[in-house]
Amino acid sequence: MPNTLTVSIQDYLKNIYELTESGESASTTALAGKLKISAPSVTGMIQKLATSKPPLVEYQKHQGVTLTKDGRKAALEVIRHHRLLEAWLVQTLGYSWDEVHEEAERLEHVISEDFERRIAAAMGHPLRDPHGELIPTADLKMPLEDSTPLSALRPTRKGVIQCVKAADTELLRHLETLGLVPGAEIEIMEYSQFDHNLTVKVGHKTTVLGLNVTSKIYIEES
Amino acid sequence: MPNTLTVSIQDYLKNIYELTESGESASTTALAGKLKISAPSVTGMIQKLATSKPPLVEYQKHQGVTLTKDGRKAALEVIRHHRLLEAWLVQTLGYSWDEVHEEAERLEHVISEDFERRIAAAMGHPLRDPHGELIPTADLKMPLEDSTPLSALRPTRKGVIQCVKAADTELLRHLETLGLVPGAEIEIMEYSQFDHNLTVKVGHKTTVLGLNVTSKIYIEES
DNA sequence: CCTAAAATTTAGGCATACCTAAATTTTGAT
DNA sequence: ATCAAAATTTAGGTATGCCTAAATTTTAGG
Repeated sequence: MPNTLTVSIQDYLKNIYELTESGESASTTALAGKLKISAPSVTGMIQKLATSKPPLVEYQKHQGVTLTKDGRKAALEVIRHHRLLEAWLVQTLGYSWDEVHEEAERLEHVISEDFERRIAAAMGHPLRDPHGELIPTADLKMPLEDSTPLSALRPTRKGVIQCVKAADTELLRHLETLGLVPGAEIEIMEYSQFDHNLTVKVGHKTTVLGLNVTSKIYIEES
Repeated sequence: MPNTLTVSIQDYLKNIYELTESGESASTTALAGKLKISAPSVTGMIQKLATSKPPLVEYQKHQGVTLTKDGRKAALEVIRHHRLLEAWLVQTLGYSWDEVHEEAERLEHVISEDFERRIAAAMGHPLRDPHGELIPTADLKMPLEDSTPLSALRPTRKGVIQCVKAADTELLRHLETLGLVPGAEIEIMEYSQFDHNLTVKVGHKTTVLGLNVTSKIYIEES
């Protein structure tokens, strides 16, 4: 086990985790898309990860990969770094939630465990990052997320936004102007079965949201 | 000009700057020593830096290198990052001055200009890092250092420690216990012409320091 | 001034992590 | 069930940045 994984490997593991977690299969093509590299490059790397000591992924030709226990630990370490950093950048340097992703993306690979501990302690060991996403614990377990995608809710349900799973700056800025941020109370007013649009009320604003948006907003029902 | 220099190149430029600044010549061997890589590797890289567009170093076979204007800018950018980071780690995360170097060494290569601006502003645009070393300005000029190496002073001279040019954890911890930190008032009590030891008084402590130490402590005379 | 030691460069290699083109395997539509 | 399209892998190549061994140049002591 290379005690210190390369930046590339960390990125692969993180992205495999994210794909797997969201229910998709971590296929060569999907990974290539997320990582913005060619499919053959991905094949090469996952072959390497599958045969490393210890193996970080389980891999059978043409069937995508899953993380081994070691691979998952490594992925959660990177994700913990990323989310703690996002929280830290927002809380101490006044970054807004749409600006933090890129910076955290680079820092996550180079901070020490000491740095991780210090920022976690300084923030009082936060459970979620600025987008409401759960932060893996110090012992690298991912807490259970009990919220529901907004897209799964129907009129008259109410709840509180727990989390917005998006990195796109434009979308995040847009959602913020609509008040669609973690902690906001939301009520589903209308549903269109044709385009899956939802009409929702936040504060005294009413907005129509498409599936692309509602599938990224997670609600704790009340 | 690769608008974004690799980590390796940034390290070369920074180390060339430091060697040149301290009066030594940036020879292949000296660089290899500082960077902890082999001499042939250094030769290869400086040839590359000398022929890049624009050239980052000036180089003539067997005669070491000097930085071009572009190379110096790039070096000062890295050094500004490093020193701002050291200050920030100490001020906001409670790092001690002997712990910050390694962390800053990795972070300096990945922070954005936005991050740089934010931490500089958050600290009120500090002039010096925790070791008292001058921080290059935002427009990448190095301020003039007017202090004198302690090793150049003789008995009865007094002054204030401006800066300690050392990265070694052990030494820094030792100096801290002796009160030999930036801002401390110091008086030279005795000089030994045989071993160049200086006996100095800080507070009510009196200490004998060898040339290895006195050459690293810089004093503003009073 | 001459030669041995030190410094430096050249030559040839290796690992990482990407790429494109071509071959192969899988999948899905009819 | 078949076959074309899609997905994936194989083959072969590139750039970076390091290495060791050997050749060359510089330097300093006698």
